[in-house]
Amino acid sequence: MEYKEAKDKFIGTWGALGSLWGINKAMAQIHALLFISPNPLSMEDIMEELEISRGNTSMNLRGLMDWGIVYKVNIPGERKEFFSSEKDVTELSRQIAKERSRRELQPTIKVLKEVSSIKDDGSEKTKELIKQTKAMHELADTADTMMNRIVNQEQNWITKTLVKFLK
Amino acid sequence: MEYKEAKDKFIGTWGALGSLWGINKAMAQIHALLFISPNPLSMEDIMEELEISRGNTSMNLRGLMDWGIVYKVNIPGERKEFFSSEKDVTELSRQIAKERSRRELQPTIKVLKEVSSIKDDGSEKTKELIKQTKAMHELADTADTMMNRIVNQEQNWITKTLVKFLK
DNA sequence: ATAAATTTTCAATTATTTTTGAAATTTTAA
DNA sequence: TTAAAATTTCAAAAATAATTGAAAATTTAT
Repeated sequence: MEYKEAKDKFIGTWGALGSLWGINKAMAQIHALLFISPNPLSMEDIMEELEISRGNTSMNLRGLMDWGIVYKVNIPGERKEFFSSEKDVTELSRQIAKERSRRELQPTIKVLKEVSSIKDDGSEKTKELIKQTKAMHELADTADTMMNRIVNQEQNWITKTLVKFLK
Repeated sequence: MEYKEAKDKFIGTWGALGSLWGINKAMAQIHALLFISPNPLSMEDIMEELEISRGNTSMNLRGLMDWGIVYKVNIPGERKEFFSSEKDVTELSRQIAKERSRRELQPTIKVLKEVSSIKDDGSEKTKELIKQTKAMHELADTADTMMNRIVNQEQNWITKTLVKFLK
């Protein structure tokens, strides 16, 4: 497999995978392109490489900056803006985990808490609703806490040992 | 908040959240409904409760069975089929994690492996592609391994200690 | 074997999401 | 300040995904 084929394969796979973490194809592809590019790219570069429109490129670059995984880079002597992605995979996953917790997990936890706190009227269906949403709330809460600990680099000896152990 | 409101809120939130783990609204809502229902429901029950068509219900119930989180339940004396969901949140997350690894993570890992194994032609862009996809491959591999260990209940003292510690 | 009940399938429709492209806005250099 | 360059915005168009509903297939009881 040559460079071009490998590059297209990576960008394509990443694009298809985007829906997994809740971003659209163009956004995931722009990220993939920047992730493997040795130097920052301009909007023109991106449009041309991925064959997408200017508007699309502009909007999705902003989206990626909102996720905190793509940055504007100033290139001296250039009038255009250039973009680069977070290159460190550890930092990348930290950033994604943080954002997903904020955008999805936390709002859900809030609803689960509300729903599981309704008054028990004694009926079977109410009992079941409370029981099940309470269990879900506990699970989501634990997951969120664990995620945030990891995300915040609160890695102590035991965590490090575990990670090593599981590899 | 009364039962009806709480139930609708839970089903609605779960439905909206569905896109997060890659299933459509109807599918997520059917799951939510079964999850909080004290007894198994028939297709009629589900159609009526969620106001969706027969075809939609049929297809999405099958989808949920493919995920391994909804089962057919035989009710003696009933001609219709009845459905129930996995009620244990631990088992539910185990099943989801397992399926997501199989459907998404593993195919991606395969591509990352291929792409990161191309011949280094010495150019800067090839070097960067190899370096970045290799890093991504390692990350995905570790994540998948950890997920599967947890999923397969291979919890040993150190994992248990960690979980307790992080709570 | 028959027919009623139930479930599945799938082409057509409807809804949602993404993308475009051109006008409006902003930025930059002189 | 001006005007060219660059970027953003957003209504309209295109693409994609979900849903319907009725016909076909299957299951069940007699």
